[in-house]
Amino acid sequence: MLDINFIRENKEAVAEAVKNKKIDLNLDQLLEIDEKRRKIIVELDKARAERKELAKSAKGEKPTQEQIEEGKKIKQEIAKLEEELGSINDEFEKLMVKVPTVPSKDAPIGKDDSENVEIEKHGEPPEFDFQPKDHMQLGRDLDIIDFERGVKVSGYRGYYMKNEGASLQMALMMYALEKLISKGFTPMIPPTLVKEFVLFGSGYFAGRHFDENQDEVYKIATKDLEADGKTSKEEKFLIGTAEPALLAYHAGEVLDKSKLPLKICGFSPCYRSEIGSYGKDTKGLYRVHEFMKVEQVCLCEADKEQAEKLHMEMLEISKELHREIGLPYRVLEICTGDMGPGKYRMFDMEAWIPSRGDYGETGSASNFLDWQARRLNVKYKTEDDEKKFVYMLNNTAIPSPRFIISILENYQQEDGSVKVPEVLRKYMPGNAGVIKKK
RNA sequence: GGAGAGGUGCCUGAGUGGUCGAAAGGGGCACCCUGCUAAGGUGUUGUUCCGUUUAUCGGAACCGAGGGUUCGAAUCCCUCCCUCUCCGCCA
Repeated sequence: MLDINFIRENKEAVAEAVKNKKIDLNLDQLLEIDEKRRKIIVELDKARAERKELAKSAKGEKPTQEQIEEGKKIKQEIAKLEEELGSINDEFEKLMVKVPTVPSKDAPIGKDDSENVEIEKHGEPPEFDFQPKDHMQLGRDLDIIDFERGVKVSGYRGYYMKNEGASLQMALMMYALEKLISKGFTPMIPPTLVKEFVLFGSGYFAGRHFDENQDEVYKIATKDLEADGKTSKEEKFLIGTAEPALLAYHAGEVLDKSKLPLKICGFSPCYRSEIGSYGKDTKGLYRVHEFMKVEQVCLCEADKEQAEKLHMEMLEISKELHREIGLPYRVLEICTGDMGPGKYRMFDMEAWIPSRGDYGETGSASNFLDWQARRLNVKYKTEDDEKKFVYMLNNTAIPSPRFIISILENYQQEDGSVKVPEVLRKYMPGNAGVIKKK
């Protein structure tokens, strides 16, 4: 969400963002509706002032017949105007939530992911002098991932982690969490079952409300919802990442400037319905309905320079995690056409996955400026007592499945065993350095 | 799950149909007085939107959220959300 005044005053820049981000939005229509909206507000305020005046003149005594008649007339007019305003506000809102953040001048302009720019590459993909296995084979052979029973119990894309697989997953989470704590992040384990506004706030819904065509999100229905055919309880949703729950932590609050920037790292299970990706990455751990993740999030003052610095700082942490674990990686700068509407600038991390012969996404670092803070209404007070929306940023630290894929495949040995990256060993039972066949 | 109580400004808390954006106290801020500290006095103290302006003024909305009744609602009615107490159930 942007400020309508900003949109009015920076029409060209916003129009260009709409174009470069390929957003289906008619800006002129929005501005027209805005004008109508303001006209109605003026009329409505006037009518309400009249009502107030009349009510005041009646004071303690019984109102006269004329006053009642007059009041009824005003009442009707207010009702009419309120209805008009209501429907125009709906239209206004529908368009407003589509207005994108104007991307950074540094963000490459491009139509889709084919125009993302590789800006950094680190580490060499391993050369195997034997026939390497993919992570599914390794998982089965070492008895650390069970896909068949996962599907039996959970359905398509279900899986079990077991033995060192389970330990490795927890080790990754602990390692990421400790790393971030050492960098000054506050650890949190947020709720994963959240209200609608939480996901809207992060930008998950195109509108203010969940729409049935949503690709990613699980909606939770309770028994109460179906009683009498009317909704009696608020619906809940499962988060796809800790980000929305971490950002909504301060929703509706005015923060103390001295507390900024706020750096938070969250551990959470993540749920993704992946409805839009049937038939894509159907094998293995690459695309699953649930996994665990440690996420980084920052809230800072409305200052682009500071936000940019935090963005780079978080990206640097991601690189460090990849380097320390020993995964060859590359960093992509995401182009305007592949960037979400709310984003100012965005980078993807990708780790080398031998069985794909390619890099696969392991994280995403985004700067939203105040786009999310406006939706969540998170502000801070400046020195001169001015209230401003904070800037919000987020970045993955470690998602469990894709790191596990990359570790298993990159660290496999000729004898079928897998070495455990040095930094993870202290979190493995018995400091296990190798995962062997039982 | 059953029974009850309640959600008001930065905080405590009054307000059950009109004079209430809201008493009172506390806190904060400004000034005054008082020869330290302390105490006292006066004033001030929310958010959002719209218009005007460019920094002033005017108007509207907001007393958990949404809807309703009324000429008029913080106050009455309905639904929901949340908090607290007791009982039950589960861990």
